[in-house]
Amino acid sequence: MTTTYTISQLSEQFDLTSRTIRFYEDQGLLTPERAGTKRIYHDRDRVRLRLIMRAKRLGFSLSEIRETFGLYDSASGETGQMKFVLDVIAKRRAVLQQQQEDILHVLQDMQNVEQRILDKMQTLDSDENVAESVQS
Amino acid sequence: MTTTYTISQLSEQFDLTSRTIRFYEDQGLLTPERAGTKRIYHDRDRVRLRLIMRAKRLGFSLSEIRETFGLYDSASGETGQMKFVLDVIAKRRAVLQQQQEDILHVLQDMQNVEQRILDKMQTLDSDENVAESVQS
DNA sequence: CATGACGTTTACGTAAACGTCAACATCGCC
DNA sequence: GGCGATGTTGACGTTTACGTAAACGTCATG
Repeated sequence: MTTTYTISQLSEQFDLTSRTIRFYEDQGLLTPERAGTKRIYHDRDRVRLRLIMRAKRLGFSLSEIRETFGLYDSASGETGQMKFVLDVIAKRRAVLQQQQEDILHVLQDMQNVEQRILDKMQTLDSDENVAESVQS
Repeated sequence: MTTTYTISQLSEQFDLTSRTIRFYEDQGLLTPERAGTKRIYHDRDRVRLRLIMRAKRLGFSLSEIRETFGLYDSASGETGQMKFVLDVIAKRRAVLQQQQEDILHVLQDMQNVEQRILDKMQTLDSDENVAESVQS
Protein backbone atom coordinates (compact mmCIF):
# COMPACT_ATOMS: atom_id res chain seq x y z
CA MET A 1 0.00 0.00 0.00
CA THR A 2 1.80 3.06 -1.27
CA THR A 3 0.32 6.22 0.19
CA THR A 4 -0.57 9.02 -2.18
CA TYR A 5 -1.45 12.65 -1.59
CA THR A 6 -3.58 15.32 -3.16
CA ILE A 7 -2.18 18.73 -3.84
CA SER A 8 -4.04 20.24 -0.92
CA GLN A 9 -2.76 17.60 1.46
CA LEU A 10 0.78 18.38 0.40
CA SER A 11 0.22 22.11 0.64
CA GLU A 12 -1.05 21.63 4.16
CA GLN A 13 1.79 19.35 5.22
CA PHE A 14 4.46 21.69 3.93
CA ASP A 15 2.63 24.93 4.56
CA LEU A 16 2.71 25.94 0.92
CA THR A 17 -0.10 27.05 -1.35
CA SER A 18 -1.21 24.73 -4.15
CA ARG A 19 -0.21 27.50 -6.48
CA THR A 20 3.34 27.17 -5.25
CA ILE A 21 3.36 23.41 -5.71
CA ARG A 22 2.03 23.70 -9.25
CA PHE A 23 4.60 26.38 -9.89
CA TYR A 24 7.37 24.05 -8.77
CA GLU A 25 6.03 21.52 -11.25
CA ASP A 26 6.14 24.15 -14.00
CA GLN A 27 9.76 24.72 -13.08
CA GLY A 28 10.48 21.01 -13.47
CA LEU A 29 11.01 20.32 -9.77
CA LEU A 30 8.13 17.91 -9.42
CA THR A 31 6.52 15.46 -11.83
CA PRO A 32 3.48 14.05 -10.08
CA GLU A 33 1.45 11.21 -11.46
CA ARG A 34 -1.77 12.10 -13.23
CA ALA A 35 -5.25 10.70 -12.90
CA GLY A 36 -6.75 12.42 -15.89
CA THR A 37 -6.46 16.03 -14.95
CA LYS A 38 -5.83 15.60 -11.23
CA ARG A 39 -2.34 15.35 -9.78
CA ILE A 40 -1.33 12.48 -7.55
CA TYR A 41 1.70 12.83 -5.32
CA HIS A 42 3.82 10.06 -3.86
CA ASP A 43 6.40 9.93 -1.12
CA ARG A 44 9.19 10.68 -3.54
CA ASP A 45 7.46 13.99 -4.20
CA ARG A 46 7.50 14.70 -0.49
CA VAL A 47 11.19 13.90 -0.37
CA ARG A 48 11.75 16.34 -3.17
CA LEU A 49 9.68 18.99 -1.47
CA ARG A 50 11.74 18.60 1.65
CA LEU A 51 14.92 19.04 -0.35
CA ILE A 52 13.44 22.03 -2.13
CA MET A 53 12.51 23.77 1.09
CA ARG A 54 15.87 23.09 2.62
CA ALA A 55 17.65 24.52 -0.36
CA LYS A 56 15.31 27.50 -0.40
CA ARG A 57 16.05 28.26 3.22
CA LEU A 58 19.69 28.40 2.22
CA GLY A 59 18.96 30.87 -0.54
CA PHE A 60 19.25 28.60 -3.56
CA SER A 61 17.13 29.58 -6.54
CA LEU A 62 14.63 27.20 -8.05
CA SER A 63 16.75 26.79 -11.15
CA GLU A 64 19.73 25.86 -9.03
CA ILE A 65 17.60 23.30 -7.25
CA ARG A 66 16.38 21.89 -10.55
CA GLU A 67 19.98 21.73 -11.71
CA THR A 68 20.83 19.82 -8.55
CA PHE A 69 18.12 17.26 -9.19
CA GLY A 70 19.38 16.85 -12.72
CA LEU A 71 22.88 16.30 -11.41
CA TYR A 72 21.91 13.70 -8.87
CA ASP A 73 20.05 11.79 -11.56
CA SER A 74 22.84 12.01 -14.10
CA ALA A 75 25.33 10.81 -11.48
CA SER A 76 25.23 7.38 -13.08
CA GLY A 77 26.54 8.58 -16.43
CA GLU A 78 29.90 8.54 -18.10
CA THR A 79 33.21 9.64 -16.65
CA GLY A 80 33.21 13.18 -18.00
CA GLN A 81 29.75 13.75 -16.63
CA MET A 82 30.77 12.36 -13.28
CA LYS A 83 33.76 14.65 -13.07
CA PHE A 84 31.50 17.55 -13.89
CA VAL A 85 29.20 16.58 -11.06
CA LEU A 86 32.12 16.35 -8.66
CA ASP A 87 33.12 19.82 -9.71
CA VAL A 88 29.66 21.24 -9.11
CA ILE A 89 29.56 19.57 -5.73
CA ALA A 90 32.89 21.12 -4.81
CA LYS A 91 31.58 24.56 -5.69
CA ARG A 92 28.38 24.09 -3.76
CA ARG A 93 30.37 22.90 -0.81
CA ALA A 94 32.42 26.07 -0.93
CA VAL A 95 29.25 28.14 -0.83
CA LEU A 96 27.90 26.20 2.11
CA GLN A 97 31.15 26.53 4.01
CA GLN A 98 31.09 30.27 3.37
CA GLN A 99 27.59 30.31 4.77
CA GLN A 100 28.69 28.42 7.85
CA GLU A 101 31.35 31.02 8.44
CA ASP A 102 28.88 33.84 7.84
CA ILE A 103 26.47 32.35 10.32
CA LEU A 104 29.13 32.19 12.99
CA HIS A 105 30.00 35.83 12.39
CA VAL A 106 26.40 36.97 12.59
CA LEU A 107 25.72 34.89 15.66
CA GLN A 108 28.74 36.50 17.26
CA ASP A 109 27.55 39.99 16.37
CA MET A 110 24.11 39.24 17.73
CA GLN A 111 25.55 37.93 20.93
CA ASN A 112 27.55 41.12 21.39
CA VAL A 113 24.50 43.29 20.91
CA GLU A 114 22.49 41.06 23.20
CA GLN A 115 25.11 41.26 25.89
CA ARG A 116 25.26 45.03 25.71
CA ILE A 117 21.51 45.19 26.06
CA LEU A 118 21.49 42.82 29.00
CA ASP A 119 24.19 44.87 30.70
CA LYS A 120 22.20 48.01 30.12
CA MET A 121 19.08 46.44 31.56
CA GLN A 122 21.11 45.29 34.52
CA THR A 123 22.29 48.81 35.32
CA LEU A 124 18.75 50.10 34.88
CA ASP A 125 17.53 47.51 37.37
CA SER A 126 20.10 48.47 39.95
CA ASP A 127 19.33 52.17 39.46
CA GLU A 128 15.74 51.33 40.15
CA ASN A 129 16.76 49.51 43.31
CA VAL A 130 18.76 52.50 44.44
CA ALA A 131 15.72 54.70 43.94
CA GLU A 132 13.63 52.27 45.96
CA SER A 133 16.03 52.07 48.83
CA VAL A 134 16.20 55.85 48.94
CA GLN A 135 12.48 55.98 49.10
CA SER A 136 12.15 53.42 51.89
CA MET B 1 44.24 60.66 8.62
CA THR B 2 40.87 59.05 7.97
CA THR B 3 40.84 57.24 4.66
CA THR B 4 37.95 57.87 2.36
CA TYR B 5 36.76 56.10 -0.79
CA THR B 6 35.02 56.94 -4.00
CA ILE B 7 32.11 54.88 -5.17
CA SER B 8 34.18 53.15 -7.82
CA GLN B 9 36.84 52.23 -5.30
CA LEU B 10 34.21 50.62 -3.11
CA SER B 11 32.60 48.86 -6.02
CA GLU B 12 35.96 47.44 -6.95
CA GLN B 13 36.82 46.38 -3.42
CA PHE B 14 33.52 44.60 -2.88
CA ASP B 15 32.97 43.51 -6.45
CA LEU B 16 29.71 45.39 -6.77
CA THR B 17 28.59 47.86 -9.40
CA SER B 18 28.22 51.50 -8.43
CA ARG B 19 24.59 51.12 -9.36
CA THR B 20 24.23 48.56 -6.60
CA ILE B 21 25.93 50.76 -4.03
CA ARG B 22 23.70 53.69 -4.90
CA PHE B 23 20.73 51.38 -4.72
CA TYR B 24 21.71 50.34 -1.21
CA GLU B 25 21.79 54.00 -0.31
CA ASP B 26 18.31 54.46 -1.73
CA GLN B 27 17.22 51.61 0.49
CA GLY B 28 18.66 53.37 3.51
CA LEU B 29 21.53 50.96 4.05
CA LEU B 30 24.28 53.50 3.48
CA THR B 31 24.48 57.23 4.17
CA PRO B 32 27.76 58.41 2.67
CA GLU B 33 29.09 61.88 3.18
CA ARG B 34 28.62 64.34 0.35
CA ALA B 35 31.02 66.72 -1.29
CA GLY B 36 28.50 68.66 -3.31
CA THR B 37 27.16 66.03 -5.63
CA LYS B 38 29.87 63.41 -5.15
CA ARG B 39 29.63 60.69 -2.54
CA ILE B 40 32.43 60.12 -0.06
CA TYR B 41 32.65 56.81 1.75
CA HIS B 42 34.38 56.12 5.05
CA ASP B 43 35.43 52.97 6.84
CA ARG B 44 32.11 52.69 8.59
CA ASP B 45 30.51 52.36 5.17
CA ARG B 46 32.86 49.51 4.41
CA VAL B 47 31.90 47.85 7.67
CA ARG B 48 28.29 48.19 6.70
CA LEU B 49 28.93 46.79 3.25
CA ARG B 50 30.64 43.79 4.77
CA LEU B 51 27.64 43.20 7.01
CA ILE B 52 25.30 43.65 4.07
CA MET B 53 27.09 41.10 1.94
CA ARG B 54 27.25 38.61 4.75
CA ALA B 55 23.56 38.93 5.38
CA LYS B 56 22.85 38.68 1.68
CA ARG B 57 24.81 35.46 1.39
CA LEU B 58 22.53 34.12 4.10
CA GLY B 59 19.44 35.09 2.15
CA PHE B 60 18.34 38.10 4.17
CA SER B 61 16.45 40.74 2.24
CA LEU B 62 17.63 44.31 2.07
CA SER B 63 14.72 45.47 4.21
CA GLU B 64 15.62 42.94 6.86
CA ILE B 65 19.17 44.20 6.77
CA ARG B 66 17.99 47.78 7.09
CA GLU B 67 15.82 46.74 10.01
CA THR B 68 18.85 45.15 11.61
CA PHE B 69 20.86 48.33 11.35
CA GLY B 70 17.99 50.22 12.88
CA LEU B 71 17.86 47.75 15.73
CA TYR B 72 21.55 47.91 16.48
CA ASP B 73 21.35 51.68 16.61
CA SER B 74 18.25 51.78 18.77
CA ALA B 75 19.82 49.30 21.20
CA SER B 76 20.52 52.16 23.58
CA GLY B 77 16.87 53.11 23.99
CA GLU B 78 14.28 52.42 26.62
CA THR B 79 13.41 49.11 28.21
CA GLY B 80 10.51 48.20 25.96
CA GLN B 81 12.61 48.86 22.90
CA MET B 82 15.41 46.77 24.30
CA LYS B 83 13.11 43.84 24.98
CA PHE B 84 11.85 44.12 21.46
CA VAL B 85 15.39 43.97 20.14
CA LEU B 86 16.10 40.91 22.25
CA ASP B 87 13.03 39.30 20.76
CA VAL B 88 14.11 40.04 17.19
CA ILE B 89 17.55 38.67 17.95
CA ALA B 90 16.02 35.47 19.29
CA LYS B 91 14.04 35.00 16.09
CA ARG B 92 17.03 35.66 13.89
CA ARG B 93 19.04 33.22 15.91
CA ALA B 94 16.40 30.57 15.32
CA VAL B 95 16.63 31.15 11.57
CA LEU B 96 20.40 30.89 11.63
CA GLN B 97 20.30 27.70 13.63
CA GLN B 98 17.83 26.25 11.16
CA GLN B 99 20.25 27.16 8.41
CA GLN B 100 23.11 25.49 10.23
CA GLU B 101 21.05 22.33 10.40
CA ASP B 102 20.09 22.62 6.75
CA ILE B 103 23.69 23.04 5.75
CA LEU B 104 24.69 19.89 7.59
CA HIS B 105 21.91 17.96 5.84
CA VAL B 106 22.90 19.20 2.41
CA LEU B 107 26.58 18.58 3.04
CA GLN B 108 25.69 15.05 4.05
CA ASP B 109 23.62 14.52 0.90
CA MET B 110 26.42 15.85 -1.25
CA GLN B 111 28.93 13.60 0.42
CA ASN B 112 26.74 10.59 -0.27
CA VAL B 113 26.45 11.46 -3.94
CA GLU B 114 30.14 12.17 -4.12
CA GLN B 115 31.00 8.84 -2.56
CA ARG B 116 28.77 6.95 -4.98
CA ILE B 117 30.45 8.69 -7.87
CA LEU B 118 33.91 7.96 -6.55
CA ASP B 119 33.00 4.31 -6.09
CA LYS B 120 31.68 4.18 -9.61
CA MET B 121 34.84 5.70 -11.00
CA GLN B 122 36.85 3.24 -8.96
CA THR B 123 35.12 0.25 -10.53
CA LEU B 124 35.51 1.80 -13.95
CA ASP B 125 39.23 2.16 -13.32
CA SER B 126 39.64 -1.47 -12.32
CA ASP B 127 37.62 -2.58 -15.36
CA GLU B 128 40.06 -0.62 -17.44
CA ASN B 129 42.99 -2.33 -15.74
CA VAL B 130 41.45 -5.71 -16.45
CA ALA B 131 41.18 -4.77 -20.09
CA GLU B 132 44.82 -3.69 -20.10
CA SER B 133 46.10 -6.84 -18.46
CA VAL B 134 44.13 -8.89 -20.96
CA GLN B 135 45.76 -6.95 -23.74
CA SER B 136 49.31 -7.31 -22.38
C1' DC C 1 -29.96 18.12 -9.29
C1' DA C 2 -27.78 21.85 -7.47
C1' DT C 3 -24.48 23.22 -4.49
C1' DG C 4 -20.22 23.32 -2.26
C1' DA C 5 -15.45 21.67 -1.93
C1' DC C 6 -11.68 20.80 -4.53
C1' DG C 7 -9.09 20.82 -8.67
C1' DT C 8 -7.50 22.64 -13.35
C1' DT C 9 -5.53 25.99 -16.90
C1' DT C 10 -4.55 30.60 -18.50
C1' DA C 11 -3.17 34.97 -17.78
C1' DC C 12 -2.05 39.08 -15.78
C1' DG C 13 -0.05 41.40 -11.44
C1' DT C 14 3.69 42.29 -8.16
C1' DA C 15 7.73 42.98 -5.04
C1' DA C 16 12.69 42.64 -4.75
C1' DA C 17 17.14 43.59 -6.52
C1' DC C 18 19.35 45.18 -9.40
C1' DG C 19 20.89 46.16 -15.01
C1' DT C 20 20.85 49.38 -18.59
C1' DC C 21 20.50 53.34 -20.99
C1' DA C 22 20.21 58.57 -21.44
C1' DA C 23 21.49 63.05 -20.43
C1' DC C 24 24.08 65.87 -17.81
C1' DA C 25 27.77 67.71 -14.25
C1' DT C 26 32.74 67.81 -12.57
C1' DC C 27 37.41 67.32 -12.39
C1' DG C 28 42.20 66.79 -13.72
C1' DC C 29 45.23 67.64 -17.32
C1' DC C 30 47.58 68.57 -21.70
C1' DG D 1 39.45 75.10 -23.11
C1' DG D 2 38.60 70.77 -24.88
C1' DC D 3 38.49 65.96 -23.62
C1' DG D 4 38.30 61.69 -21.27
C1' DA D 5 37.41 59.57 -16.90
C1' DT D 6 34.36 59.52 -13.33
C1' DG D 7 30.19 60.67 -11.07
C1' DT D 8 25.09 61.94 -10.79
C1' DT D 9 20.06 61.47 -11.29
C1' DG D 10 15.99 59.66 -13.33
C1' DA D 11 13.53 56.23 -15.89
C1' DC D 12 12.55 52.07 -17.82
C1' DG D 13 13.68 46.96 -18.37
C1' DT D 14 14.38 42.25 -16.33
C1' DT D 15 14.31 38.10 -13.56
C1' DT D 16 12.52 35.32 -9.75
C1' DA D 17 8.86 33.43 -7.16
C1' DC D 18 5.02 33.36 -6.52
C1' DG D 19 -0.27 35.95 -5.73
C1' DT D 20 -4.67 36.64 -7.64
C1' DA D 21 -8.54 36.38 -10.43
C1' DA D 22 -11.39 34.29 -14.16
C1' DA D 23 -13.61 30.56 -16.04
C1' DC D 24 -14.33 25.98 -16.01
C1' DG D 25 -14.46 20.58 -14.79
C1' DT D 26 -15.70 16.86 -11.22
C1' DC D 27 -17.31 14.64 -7.51
C1' DA D 28 -19.79 13.61 -3.20
C1' DT D 29 -23.81 14.81 -0.65
C1' DG D 30 -28.05 16.42 1.05
